[in-house]
Formats: sequence, C-alpha cells, structure tokens
Amino acid sequence: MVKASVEMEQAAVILKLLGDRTRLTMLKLLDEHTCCVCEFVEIFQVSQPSISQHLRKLRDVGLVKEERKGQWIFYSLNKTNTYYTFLVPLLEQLPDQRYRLKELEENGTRINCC
Amino acid sequence: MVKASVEMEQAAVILKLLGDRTRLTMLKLLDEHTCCVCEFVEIFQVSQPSISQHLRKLRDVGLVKEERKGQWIFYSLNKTNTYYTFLVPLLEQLPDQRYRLKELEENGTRINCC
DNA sequence: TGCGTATATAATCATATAGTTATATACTTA
DNA sequence: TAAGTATATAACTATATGATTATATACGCA
Repeated sequence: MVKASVEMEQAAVILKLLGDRTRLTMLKLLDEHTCCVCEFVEIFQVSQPSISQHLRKLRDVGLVKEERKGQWIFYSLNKTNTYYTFLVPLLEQLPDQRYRLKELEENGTRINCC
Repeated sequence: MVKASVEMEQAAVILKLLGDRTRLTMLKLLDEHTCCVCEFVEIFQVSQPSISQHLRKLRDVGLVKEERKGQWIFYSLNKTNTYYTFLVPLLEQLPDQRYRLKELEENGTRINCC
C-alpha cells in the first residue's frame, strides 16, 4: 500500500483553504512567481486587509512564506512545507494565471523590487 | 503549456466541498467501495440528515452517483465526471480508510446488498 | 393495507467565513 | 523628524455552513 503523505484532518484543513477562488488563484500565481500584497490588491480588486487576511491563513498553515524587501513584503510558495507535494498535482491542473501579472505590467502596477 | 483540466471557479467549488473532514473521508471510502447512507451514519456518528446533506452536495456537483437497491441507496464515485481526474491524485495521498469498513463488519452493521 | 426501516427535505440555529472600515505598525524619503 | 506608502490587525457585519429536530417519501414484508 502506498504511504499516505498527509493526514485526513490536515488535508481537510488545507483543502478548505484552497476552496476559495481568491486563495486558490494566489497559490497558482505563487507557484511560479513571487508577489507582494499590493499586487494582489490590484489583481483581485478587493481591499488590502482582505488580501492580508487571506495571506495570513495561508501563512498560518505554512503554505506560503513572506520576505520583506524594503517597503514591500513578498510572498512565495513554501516549497519545503509538508503539504507542498499535496498541492502540486492540484495546482498543475489549474489554468495558467500569468496573464494577470501581464496585466499588472501593462498597468505599470507590477512590483519588481531589487 | 499543459492544458488545464478544470476552470478556476469550478476547482474552488470542488475544493471547498473536499475541505470538510466528513466529505473528504466519504470520497476516499467511495473511491474503492460503494456505501449506503446508513453506513456513513454509523461511521461518522452524526445524524442521518447530516449525512444525506453531505451526499447531496457531492451529488449536486456530480462527484458521486446513487443507485437504489431495494430499501437502500448506494453511493459511489462518479468516475465519468469531469472532476474525477482532478480528484484522483488528491485521494491517492490520503490515508487508507478501509479500517472503518472493517469496523462495520465487526459490528455487523456493514450492508452487503444483493 | 399497515408497520418498520431507509432516505430526503424543511425549518431552525450556532458558528465560521469573507468582506468592510478604522487604526496601528513599519519602512522610505524629503 | 515628518509625510507618504505598504502591510497587519481589530472590530464589525452579512452570508454561508454544518449540525440538529421534525416530517415526508419510498421500499419490504407480514
């Protein structure tokens, strides 16, 4: 029998977090790119606290990590997290979201710090 | 680029449904076995309407299908559903739940109709 | 036909969730 | 140090969710 990589209860917690359009899209984006809070605010057209709260939930379970660079805080996928392998096959099946970053570049709202 | 197999919005809906311990365990069980409502009631120790409502949600998105056999209604995974391929790699990573059916057999509450 | 069992649905309720506004904190730069 | 920008947190609110109880429906069998 194949060894299960995650426990049932934990899996449900992770999946509940993924079961939100905003967070799911964030994770798909972060799988390839690093993004800061203000970029997400621009992309999703919701308030900055709303974005911060989504990111906090993802951070609390260890799915994403943050790194401050000057005035911005950049978020990225935490690929060393236990659940990353659980996440990968899932994210692979989602449609590419890079067009959203392209839109930011066209608007001049993409942050390319450092 | 790999073709995405599901749309973002739909994926979030499915994942939200999976983000519940009861439903996730149900799906893991149904991936290998057919179960009826009263078995789930016994397994999860919640009310029968609660189980019916979980199954309804899974049925509404087409993840499971039902088949009446006499007085029982047996549920199984709908492997022809669009989202089944989305589900598979996920379920594979979950711990085997067959012990729950073994417990039913020991209790004499397992239904093996026909 | 009437009773028992299995399941579904309706109504209700407590709690969780995702958003908002207001405010605090942290960094940059003049 | 003061002003401006970026982010986090607190408080609040409307809605969604998962459970319960009560009731309806469907089937099997005496």
